[in-house]
Amino acid sequence: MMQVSAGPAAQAVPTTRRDQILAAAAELFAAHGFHGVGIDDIGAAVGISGPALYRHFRSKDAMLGEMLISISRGLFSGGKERAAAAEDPSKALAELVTFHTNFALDNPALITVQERNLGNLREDDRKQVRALQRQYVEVWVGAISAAVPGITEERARSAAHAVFGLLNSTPHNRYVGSTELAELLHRLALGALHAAR
Amino acid sequence: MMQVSAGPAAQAVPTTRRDQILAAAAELFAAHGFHGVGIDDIGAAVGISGPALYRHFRSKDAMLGEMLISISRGLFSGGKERAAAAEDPSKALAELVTFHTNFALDNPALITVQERNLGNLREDDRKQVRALQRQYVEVWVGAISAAVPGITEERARSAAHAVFGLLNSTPHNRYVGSTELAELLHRLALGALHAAR
DNA sequence: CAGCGCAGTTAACGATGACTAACGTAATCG
DNA sequence: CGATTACGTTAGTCATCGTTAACTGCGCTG
Repeated sequence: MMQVSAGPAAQAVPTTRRDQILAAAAELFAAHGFHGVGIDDIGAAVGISGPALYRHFRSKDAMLGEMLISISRGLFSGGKERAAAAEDPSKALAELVTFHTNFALDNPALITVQERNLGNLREDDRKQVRALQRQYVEVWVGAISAAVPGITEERARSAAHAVFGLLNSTPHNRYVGSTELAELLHRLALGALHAAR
Repeated sequence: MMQVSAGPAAQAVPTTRRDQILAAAAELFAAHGFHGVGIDDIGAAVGISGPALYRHFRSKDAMLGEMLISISRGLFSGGKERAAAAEDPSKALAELVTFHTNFALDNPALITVQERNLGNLREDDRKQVRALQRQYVEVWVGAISAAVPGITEERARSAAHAVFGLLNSTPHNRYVGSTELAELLHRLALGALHAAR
């Protein structure tokens, strides 16, 4: 699968070997789950075979760790940045929705892996990822609290998680073209949040 | 262990051994992924150990298969029933939302497994599950098409998937009490669908 | 051009996993 | 009452998996 990334710090088509491996691994993890993929499968996906991966990563766990940490970091920093740059609360929320939607559309495998494989992380990596995710959620909670008047913080947090679920449905949602899908998801997300009270 | 059964027909809290195993397996699969769980783990979770499971299931794959097929069947038949019984389109949609929400709230592990482990199914089981899921989606597509005027069928299908993602976020969404969560999700889902145009 | 290090190879090892075999026991029933 | 059946047990098999070891060639650089 080709990646047509327009994301932050966009790398050209050819990436470093490490990133090439991570991308292939993400695809495989998303399809079969972390334990459903062998080291040889990942190697084969990038044209080298098996143990050669250990020239680039300390272990299979380390691949997943690096993958999830970089996703979480990208989401958090990108989200924070965009929310801060917006001129009013309702625009901040719209920006967040757009940002997250685009990320999910551009990186379906990464989103899938992040959604499903937190539990396969080593303890310390999991802690780090969870911390980043929590910070990202707080960016949303802030934006929601500011944009929809009278909502409690807990409801805002729940609503944020629910909207993540909505937007992360992207990988399994290929019935309309991706620009139309982006527009539809945007509308749905804001409609939902607007209805949160 | 004694069984505190309310009667022969009553499938209340106490279940048959098969179902007990399936419930335990669902919990484990949800937490660690299909391949992350050993046959011994499942056995231990119900107080017997390892190979004894083969008295009840042909294989580990068969457990997952039975699990996913029964979930999909329950969702489809329950959804169809409720949608048909509703007196007008907008009530049908509200019924569907309530039904799905309650299912997700009552069976977080099952929902998680169904969301994540379709790819670990054996080919024939996967076909069956996909067929059931497609039928369930069509129930929603019908309800959405009838309730929100002017929406295309493709958009309705995309919206349905998105709302599933929203409602299925339940397992990771425990910030407010479950009755409040149910109410919030209901509101969010209908708000989203209402905004789908 | 000697030499070093990067990036790859195949072979092996120990652990673990799904599943089978062989066996035991208590209840059911003809 | 004897046999069958249901439901367990432990021990073993065989494949597979993550990882390491030992080795090889290529491209820099001093």
